[in-house]
Amino acid sequence: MTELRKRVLELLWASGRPTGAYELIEAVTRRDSRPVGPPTVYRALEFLMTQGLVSRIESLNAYVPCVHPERDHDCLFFICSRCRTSVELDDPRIGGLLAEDAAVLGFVATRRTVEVEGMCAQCAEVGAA
Amino acid sequence: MTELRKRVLELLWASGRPTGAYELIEAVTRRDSRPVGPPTVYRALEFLMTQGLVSRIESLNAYVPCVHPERDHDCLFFICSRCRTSVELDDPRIGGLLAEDAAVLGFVATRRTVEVEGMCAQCAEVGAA
DNA sequence: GAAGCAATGTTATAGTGTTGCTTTTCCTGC
DNA sequence: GCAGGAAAAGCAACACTATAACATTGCTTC
Repeated sequence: MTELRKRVLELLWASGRPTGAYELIEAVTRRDSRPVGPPTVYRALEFLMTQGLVSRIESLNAYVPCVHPERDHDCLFFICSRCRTSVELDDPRIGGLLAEDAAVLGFVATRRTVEVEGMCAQCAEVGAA
Repeated sequence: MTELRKRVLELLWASGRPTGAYELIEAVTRRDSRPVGPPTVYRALEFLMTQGLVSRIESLNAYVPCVHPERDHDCLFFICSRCRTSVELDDPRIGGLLAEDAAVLGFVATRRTVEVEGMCAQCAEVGAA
């Protein structure tokens, strides 16, 4: 874990919501008071993802820190399209069903993406988007 | 359903695998022997998606025709990273679990993305990627 | 201190998607 | 037939996302 990687992870945690790569590039640039290029941040993100510290939300082209890095979690995300937050959930049953379906197809799974878009409880209370 | 939209859908079916928007732009351009811009194809895709005739595969930035347009299906995809094909499956149990989890969170879901990457049966037989 | 290696820096470019506005098409009612 | 209007498509420019290719740094090992 290098300085740069730590910084990217910290900024992700500080953001509190799924954050785009270019937003991170700006944030790192500001914080370090020197320009960082896209490959620098993308490489840090890639590393953090291989370590299970960060997940990519495909439907947003954005990145979030993982809540339970220790566990081999299922990366199940609920994404609020109003307040732009996301909640990570760990429901092993989903993985089980997907494994079952994969087995029927003879499919060898290596990665799962499960994302649900909608409105979180708070936003749903306040009113429609 | 206009000519253009029909053409895009036909090309998607003809492709036989998840197809990128710019690939479709080229294909339409070739077939019609005149240049078509990105917005044209993106709008057609958007229409086809609202009609349930096409789904977007987020992890590939690609589009596929839906197998069961009539049903309000769950858009569960198994994507082979070797031969680049994808299989659409309809497993209502997944949607059920996701609805259950959403309910616990008070989350109002509007859209689901469930994608599994790996190797299809044929490719797994042949050997590692 | 030179070789080797992992990480990062730098520049340029590829790939994906959208905005804003104009033009065309097609339908509808007169 | 033909004005009016709405939906669709054309078009140019641009914004956002990601990677390729190559140079540099800094540390380790011999």
